Amino acid sequence: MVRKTRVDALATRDALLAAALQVFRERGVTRTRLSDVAERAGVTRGAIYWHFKDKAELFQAVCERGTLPVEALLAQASQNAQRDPLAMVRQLALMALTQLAQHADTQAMFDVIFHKCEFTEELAPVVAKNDADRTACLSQVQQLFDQAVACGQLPPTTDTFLATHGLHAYMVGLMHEWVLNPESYDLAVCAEPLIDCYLAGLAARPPICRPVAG
Amino acid sequence: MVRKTRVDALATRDALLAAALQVFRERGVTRTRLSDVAERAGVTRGAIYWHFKDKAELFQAVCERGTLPVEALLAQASQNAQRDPLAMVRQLALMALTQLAQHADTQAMFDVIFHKCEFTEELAPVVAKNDADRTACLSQVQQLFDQAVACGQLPPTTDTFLATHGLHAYMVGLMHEWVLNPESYDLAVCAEPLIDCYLAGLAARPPICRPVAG
DNA sequence: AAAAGCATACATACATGAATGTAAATTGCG
DNA sequence: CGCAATTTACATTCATGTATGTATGCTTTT
Repeated sequence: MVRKTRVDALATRDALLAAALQVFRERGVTRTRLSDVAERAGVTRGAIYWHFKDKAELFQAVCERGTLPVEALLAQASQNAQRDPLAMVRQLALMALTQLAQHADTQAMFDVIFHKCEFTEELAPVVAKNDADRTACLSQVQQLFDQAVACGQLPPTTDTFLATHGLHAYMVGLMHEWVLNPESYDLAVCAEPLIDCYLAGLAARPPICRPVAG
Repeated sequence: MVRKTRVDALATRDALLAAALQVFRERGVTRTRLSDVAERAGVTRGAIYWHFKDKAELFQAVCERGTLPVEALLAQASQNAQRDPLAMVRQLALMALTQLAQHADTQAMFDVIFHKCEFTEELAPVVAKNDADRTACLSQVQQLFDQAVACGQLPPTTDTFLATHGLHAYMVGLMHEWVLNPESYDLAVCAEPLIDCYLAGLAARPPICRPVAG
């Protein structure tokens, strides 16, 4: 089958992305042969090289398709957060976990990113983007925590930097481990108590990091 | 250089493990060529094939060398925990983080495991061992939490399963993210407040997972 | 105690297969 | 007709596993 219309070309691209996600998950990114991806998508390797420069670019495209929804959420957060910053943090965390719990593609993507991928030099652009996203996310959340302290929702002694990194680690760990065993517990149900537990810890005994040299 | 004594052979094996850890970290496990590892260790590929069946077995050996100390800690824990189970959990968590904060090799190992490795079929034995270790670890900790509930250290409504998985995720996330940026904060110093924050959350608002269908 | 025999601990050489990137050919749309 | 999209064919590179070589230490024998 050869080319049809411009729309069909986009469909091919999408099929390639979907196929890549699957094969990445099954074989790992590095051991994935582009011929497998092509075959799964019903085309040949040539089609991949037309749409993407190489495997790294394909992988990047796969990742970006998955991170878009989450970034959209974050963008909203920084604006509507005036009233109840802690609730906003809570909602963000819950939405992220819910998204993971409910969407098979999201699960596949995080499975690949967490367990089926090696972040080395050849994926430098992806790593750079990840870093940027993470930094942006962290600073957004820290701002919310700062506001929470200002509102009196958190103790004034709270180290919002640590609180942010702690929450982020918690989220990453929950996703990292849950995708290993989605059967182990119902994430959609447990997300709420899990998040509330951490937030309660923040309120009860916020992290305070004393300067290194006393 | 040819063979010397049995002790020297063990030294070669150790050199190979150390070299492998480095190269795995630099190039990722999959893209690591055994020739690189051999060269770094000052031997040839033949030496590797003598000591290990293939790359997977080499990787497994690298991992096992790193997980031994942690497992030893856990083994102790289940016995001495009668008096103050929560303190035991706290100590375990702190020791794990401290170990990571202070030992370059541990950092390298977790960097490899978290970010430089693809867990696919060819690493099945390693995955199986990881699963077994994690399950054992989780059940140990859950027992401690159960005891903590029995002691009145935690509310009787506490879902110790969720509490355990939450703590585990927290630990994994902290290590996963910190090795990405060891400079971002002093883990040795911050481990205590971070852990205490989560434990406070457990005491203040323990996770309770209601059954799926009311 | 010395020498012979054997297993160990590697090194070297080779054959094989496999994936990649590119270049050329092909086909359908505008 | 010319370009977009995709296929097919090709050359190259590269890591792997294995097979063989070899020298050293270890053991056993006398």
